[in-house]
Amino acid sequence: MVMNKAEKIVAKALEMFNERGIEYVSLRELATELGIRVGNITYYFPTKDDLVNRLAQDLSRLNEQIILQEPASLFSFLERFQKIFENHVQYRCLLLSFVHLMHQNKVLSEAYKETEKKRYLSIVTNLSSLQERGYLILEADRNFLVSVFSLTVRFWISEASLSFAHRSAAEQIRQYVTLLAKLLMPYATEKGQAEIRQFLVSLGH
Amino acid sequence: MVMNKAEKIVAKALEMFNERGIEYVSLRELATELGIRVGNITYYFPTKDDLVNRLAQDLSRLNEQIILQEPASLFSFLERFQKIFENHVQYRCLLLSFVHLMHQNKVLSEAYKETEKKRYLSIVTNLSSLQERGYLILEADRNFLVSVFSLTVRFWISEASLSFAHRSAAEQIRQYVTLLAKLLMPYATEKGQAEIRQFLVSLGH
DNA sequence: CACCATATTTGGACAATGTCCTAAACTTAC
DNA sequence: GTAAGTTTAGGACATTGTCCAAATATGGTG
Repeated sequence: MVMNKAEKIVAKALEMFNERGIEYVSLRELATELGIRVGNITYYFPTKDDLVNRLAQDLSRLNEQIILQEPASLFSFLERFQKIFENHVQYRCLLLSFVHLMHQNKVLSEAYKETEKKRYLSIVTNLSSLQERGYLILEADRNFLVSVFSLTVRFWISEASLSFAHRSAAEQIRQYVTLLAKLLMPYATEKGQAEIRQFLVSLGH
Repeated sequence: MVMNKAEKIVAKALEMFNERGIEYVSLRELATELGIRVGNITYYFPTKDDLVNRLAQDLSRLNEQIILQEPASLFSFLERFQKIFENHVQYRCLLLSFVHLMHQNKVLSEAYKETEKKRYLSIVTNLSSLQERGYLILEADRNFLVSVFSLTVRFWISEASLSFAHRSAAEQIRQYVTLLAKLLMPYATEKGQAEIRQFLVSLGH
């Protein structure tokens, strides 16, 4: 695989940031690891935030591909979260520093507002459409469920890094996707419950 | 109110950390605000982490008082979370930097493991006892519910700071306590549902 | 009151960090 | 082969948390 300098910097930065946390990897360490000087990094990415923004953009693009598809069933609705969680693991440094980044990095927080709107709308319309197709019965609980889903999707990996760091990434994903599935159970029709059970089985339950 | 120097430092630090974030308030700014020198702060708190640990200890003590009481009913079980959330707001700087602090500050993360165990056990035993007293029917869902509760209690304020910063603290608390209450609804008996409804009414719903 | 031990405060030093800038080296196109 | 643009090197700068030795203040004892 051919990589230009900027791509090499991005790749190594992601690797080191994931390993030790964005705030705890200095540009000088990153430069040393790459065998270049600091000023060389700042040529491609004038500030550290610019480098982080690039990573965020990459993750955003990955997730957008998943969100854009309309889920055909409750099963595929849940499956999508599994894919999103896999992306989250790949860019976990961003999610673990989420709150800080949002409060400090203007560009990122503006960009995320858009992503957030899309995600929120996507969950709302998906839940509605799943109700119309006889998978769910939601009534007044829709907004409540969207809140729980938003919270979980945003912070599952932070929680996992604190409580289940000893487990593999795959097991962590499995745990929190299971959580989302079980969350829907009380609001599912017979047909919906069957799909949730099917999904849980596909996870190895 | 008489405060010695250490208490004055702690009080002003909490104020500034809550306002702008622990990582974005330098000891020099804190010192200037207090009309003293940096070295004077490090006399009482050798490192910034020591200062943060002190705040964490204070919050921990506040919460412990709440957790120790056995809840008499589902209503008082929910009421306790409201009190905990009020403490969280008072010490929000800690919760907003939660992931970082845990990964970087050894003393704090060790101390939190204990707190965490207590909280987990407290939720588990409380849910069991509520089931025995005919408020809930849990079966295999107990662990699942504990996970959702843990995640929500830990990160509600981070989510709120991102999505509902424009609302008052009271409204934010109300929203996420409501969420916890609604979460229990499908697992509540008639008697339990009545108490949840009563609790929601007490919140102004 | 005078003295001394302890507690507190000062002022500055230190290494590390993100950012910035200028000059040198290298590429590319004509 | 030279000129223009791109990339790299090397170092400067202000800021940060931490540390230290000297100066000052405090409080108890003879």
